[in-house]
Amino acid sequence: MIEAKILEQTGEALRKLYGHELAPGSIGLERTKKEITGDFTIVVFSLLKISRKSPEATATEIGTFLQQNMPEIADFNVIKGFLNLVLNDQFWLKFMMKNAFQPDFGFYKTRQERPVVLEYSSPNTNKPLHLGHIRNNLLGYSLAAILKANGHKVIKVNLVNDRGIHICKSMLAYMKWGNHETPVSTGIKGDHLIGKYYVLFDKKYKSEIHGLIEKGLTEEEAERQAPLIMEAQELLQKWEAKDHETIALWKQMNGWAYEGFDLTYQRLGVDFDHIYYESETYLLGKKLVMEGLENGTLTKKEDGSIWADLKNEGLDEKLLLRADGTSVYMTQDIGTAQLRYDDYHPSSMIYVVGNEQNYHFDVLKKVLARLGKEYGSHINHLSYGMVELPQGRMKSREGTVVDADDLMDEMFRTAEETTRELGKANELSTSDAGNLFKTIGLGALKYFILKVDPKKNMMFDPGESIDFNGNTGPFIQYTYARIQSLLAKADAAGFLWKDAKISTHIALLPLEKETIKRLYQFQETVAQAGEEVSPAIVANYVYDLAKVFNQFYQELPVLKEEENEKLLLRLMITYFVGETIRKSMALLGIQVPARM
RNA sequence: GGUUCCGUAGCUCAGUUGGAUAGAGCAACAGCCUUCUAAGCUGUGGGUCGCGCGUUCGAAUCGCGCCGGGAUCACCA
Repeated sequence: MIEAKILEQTGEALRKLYGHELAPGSIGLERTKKEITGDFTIVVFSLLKISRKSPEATATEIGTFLQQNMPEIADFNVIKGFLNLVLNDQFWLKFMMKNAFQPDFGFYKTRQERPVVLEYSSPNTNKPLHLGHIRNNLLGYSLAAILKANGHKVIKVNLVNDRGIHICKSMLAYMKWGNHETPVSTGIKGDHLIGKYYVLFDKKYKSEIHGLIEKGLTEEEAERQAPLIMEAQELLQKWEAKDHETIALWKQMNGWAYEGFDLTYQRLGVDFDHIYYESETYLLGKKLVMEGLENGTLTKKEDGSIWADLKNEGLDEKLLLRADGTSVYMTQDIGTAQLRYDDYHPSSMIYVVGNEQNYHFDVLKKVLARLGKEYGSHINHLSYGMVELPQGRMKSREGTVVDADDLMDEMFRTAEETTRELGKANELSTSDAGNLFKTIGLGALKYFILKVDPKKNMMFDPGESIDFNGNTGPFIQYTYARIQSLLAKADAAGFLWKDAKISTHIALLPLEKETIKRLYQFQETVAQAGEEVSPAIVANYVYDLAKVFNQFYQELPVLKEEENEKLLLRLMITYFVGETIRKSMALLGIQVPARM
């Protein structure tokens, strides 16, 4: 890349001009600001100690040296301490002709044999997916694509929370009040049916607590002694004891949940290489905990419960096994980590999990270290922010949960309405139109969520629909569709732009150059998104690319350009932009339509 | 209370890891379709980067202290 060469030559300049060696990393190189002439800028302030001259003189001397020693540099200018370098058009043209037709432009070769295990989604089988899960799923899917583009082998895994006290709650409610309903008999999607019983449990449980408090118990006592919660706990013990009827019901209800999840995943366009179930990992977790107890790294309390004492490491005590022998979330996560490590011997394990669980992962890593598991230090928690509503976070009790299936339905509907209003669905067959609405609706939703820095909380207002204009998915998709239309017309007109040999000596107009520069930045965007594990970087990039191309498209004729070489050049730029949009959007898990 | 994250235009978000006059979109207003798709393009207005000190050639960015908000500190997951 040209940046490395500039830095190297700048180091050379410092050596020749001032007799000083400097590590290349300590020179500040950045892109030149939009309003100023130039492509790259060296900030010379930090070099003044070496040159012992004014900023202007230093910048001018280095600029002169670079211009003499680098054929790519056509010119330079100095403003205060900023050395702005202008690359010649030949450099940009060569770059484009070399890469425009390379399918893997911007992607990196395999660099690590051991895979990365990436966990995302991780639903509970007691309720359907909601907006929070959507953010999780989109982040996970996109990150997998970005890591692959960076040359990593990625194993996408899902960890299903299919056991535990919460599952027993919906099972118990179903046993008591279910009347043998099924998804078929009710016409309710399986995961939603189970969610109904989870909510019902909560409602009945609350009213029991309320009754007990009126009888004079404290809230804490009431919560612990309510008959329903005690029954749920008994059910959990029966489950861990593999009681036949309990297991049968559990299998049946989980099956319903899986059918529902599969449908939602399919609509959302996410997938997994391996699905782990807590019910398959918690026993291994228990075993590891017992080993820890034997070798003295864990402690047992009088009631028989087992704990990790992490007070010396700045954390608290953490329960790992209850007195009745049943396991908790942490127990199974220990087992899951071990199983995953045994299965894949990964170079690292990434968990896409909300930032509300930061503490959990601190504890997990410390407990694994306690147990002597070195892979614990390669656990990477991608901690993402919550999706907030105008009234705060989603609460199932207050009915403010935004359901994943409902939201997608709404997006498809809005996409259809908007498309029909614009009269763009008229010439399409019914099935093509249906696919287009899905592509656009999902594109809007996915881009809306992924353009925000994963680490930050984000706001979603269900009251106002997601935009289709401006900095949105459909804007980028539309840009792509226009490009395809233009290219189809070029082919129909018989322009042989794909094999065209264009002179590298023609002069570029500002908008032509700006567009090629954006394409050049795709490589570093992919790398940066991988380093920072952030799809938002790709999203912001592809928006900028589309925006600049739209200016290009608006201001410059392509097919109507009179000079043949210019016409071919512009077609080539157009194609390259289309491909880069498509690839960027694919990194986000967003499809692009050939027309819209 | 301890730990931790956050605070940028009316709203939603960027800001290249300390650089030049802080940027987009939405919303508002004014223009551009007999010419490659107007889900587009152009322009106008809109800012004490929460507040205050400090570090230095230079701070939205780093440090300290306040103010405000979120998360977490479960025998829930």
